[in-house]
Amino acid sequence: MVIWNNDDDDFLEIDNFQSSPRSSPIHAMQCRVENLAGVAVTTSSLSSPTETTDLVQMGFSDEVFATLFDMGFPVEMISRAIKETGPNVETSVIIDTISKYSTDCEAGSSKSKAIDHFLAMGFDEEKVVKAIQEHGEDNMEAIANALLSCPEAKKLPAAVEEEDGIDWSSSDDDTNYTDMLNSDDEKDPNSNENGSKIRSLVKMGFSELEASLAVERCGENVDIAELTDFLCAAQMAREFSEFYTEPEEQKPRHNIKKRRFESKGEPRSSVDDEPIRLPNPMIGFGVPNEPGLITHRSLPELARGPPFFYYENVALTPKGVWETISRHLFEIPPEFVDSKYFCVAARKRGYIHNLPINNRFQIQPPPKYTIHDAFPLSKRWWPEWDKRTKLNCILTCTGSAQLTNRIRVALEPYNEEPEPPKHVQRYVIDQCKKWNLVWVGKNKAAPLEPDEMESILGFPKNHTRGGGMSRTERFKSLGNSFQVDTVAYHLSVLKPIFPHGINVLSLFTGIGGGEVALHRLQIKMKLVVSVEISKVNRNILKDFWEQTNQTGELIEFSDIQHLTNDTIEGLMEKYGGFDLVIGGSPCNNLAGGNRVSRVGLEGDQSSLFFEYCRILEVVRARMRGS
DNA sequence: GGCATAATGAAGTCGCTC
DNA sequence: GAGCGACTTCATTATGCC
Repeated sequence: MVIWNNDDDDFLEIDNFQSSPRSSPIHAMQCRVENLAGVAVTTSSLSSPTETTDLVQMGFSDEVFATLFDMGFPVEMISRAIKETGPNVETSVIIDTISKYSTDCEAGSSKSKAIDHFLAMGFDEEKVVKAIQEHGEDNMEAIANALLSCPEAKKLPAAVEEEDGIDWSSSDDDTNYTDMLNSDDEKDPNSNENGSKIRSLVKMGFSELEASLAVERCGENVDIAELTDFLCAAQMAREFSEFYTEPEEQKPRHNIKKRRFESKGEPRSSVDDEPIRLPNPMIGFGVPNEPGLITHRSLPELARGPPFFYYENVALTPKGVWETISRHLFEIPPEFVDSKYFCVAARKRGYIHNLPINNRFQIQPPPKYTIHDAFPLSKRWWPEWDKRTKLNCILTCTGSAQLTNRIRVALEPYNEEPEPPKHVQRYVIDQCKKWNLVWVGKNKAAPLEPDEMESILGFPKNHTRGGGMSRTERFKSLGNSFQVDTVAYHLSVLKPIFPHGINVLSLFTGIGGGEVALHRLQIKMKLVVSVEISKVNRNILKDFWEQTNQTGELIEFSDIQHLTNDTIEGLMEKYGGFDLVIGGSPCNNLAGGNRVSRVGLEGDQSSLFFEYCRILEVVRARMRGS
């Protein structure tokens, strides 16, 4: 079997890896926990290897175990919950049980959740407490920024090697793992010797053969973290292979039915009878903190990489659009996901990709899920009769200051009464939902500010500020962008597959949602070829690239139609191909808000989807050597 | 000219009732 | 399953102000 490795001209063979219990996800988790011990976990008594082995013998799925671990639950709690619930229950039942433990622990612990969180990341307790006192326990992002800006923070391996001056936190569980791995042998000046690295890896639970091969493959100058990444990639690649070659009976939870297509000159689907329907709930193959996770699917033979590709567009299109998109993307059913499961605002989108779907993880810290958590200052002014806990989709237009005033005028006559009459409530609520207003004062419902939208969508603060962008343009660009946490969740599977970084072809880049997602995942971007028509958007990506001290190369094109097949081949010749082709083509002619030209994929802007297909096909052909 | 604001519905989904 | 109403939606364009 092979794993795609862009640092080599050829695929990297890893057939020699032994398939042993050591390579199971449970074992991998054991290794991770064992290496975290003493650094990340100071008070817990960790489960022993015997304990987890017992779980396997009980018949418990190691995938579920890995999933729970990746959700951030300690091994000790997972083991305890499994033993209590038994191995044959829904994952959600186990999560509920663990949640009870968490609640108990919180009640009895002198330390706050925030303190534990940042201590686990390896920060000094004194600094953590000070940062929490300064910024408040709820403001995790500000705390993370403060800690990362401390001179002491630079002593942290991740702060030196991974973090690059960005003014917002991009830590995650995996990062913690890397941090901790860097804490022992690799700090020893003598640790660059192969024997020492191999011993360390063996100590972590890998076989000597695996460790030797990893050192041999990765070279002598790589550190222990990269070697571990390599080994994890090998494990993942094995699962990846299974995912491709052993179709499971499990199907995506969305109710995918095929329909008959009548367009001339388009590839005809084999069993098209019914339209693609949107799933309810819209969680695709699963989202964090929700039951119903699916970790395997079967991809059509033609869809298998390289390269990986990731296509996005609005879920709510005119009828037949997603059938056409799917048909042009190798008959892969769309994964429909509403970003309300990742942040406070809805964002219903369809994603077609050929990525693995197991071992996804969420970037940390996760965004706030409810209005009150995301806008704590609004709680004081929020009327009881406004029952919203989530915001609607962030669009390209926003409400005006005059609208806020009209709402104030409508409410003021009823200041002395418990609440306004129902018809006034109805008017205000309708406007609030329509324009995504939040309460910022008495009788004062205002639209979101651009920086609030940036936060909700997972971008760094002030990402779209400056660069010659007006306020109106910021709204438009943000309304057209990815929700970073959602996309990062899907792309997270690439982290262990490409430990040395990836080459990215980014089409319809916009303000760089894909790039920000990869950066927050700490996946090195060796090369990004970006295509974006808007000059101000290109400037934003360029600024992001510079401000985050990216060491890779950024090449920007303005018009996708100028990216000819010869140009693509030339770039691939020079840089060795693309590992990921990512993009969401224009939705103007698909989006529900368009009252003028919602004409489907044949519209002036949305027809550029076919350019995505053209370019993807050129890359695929080249990567396959045909 | 640049920018903010307001006016412009329909398509599709979902939940409920019968 | 049909019918109905409620609800949501990566938007476009004209207008007025500075």
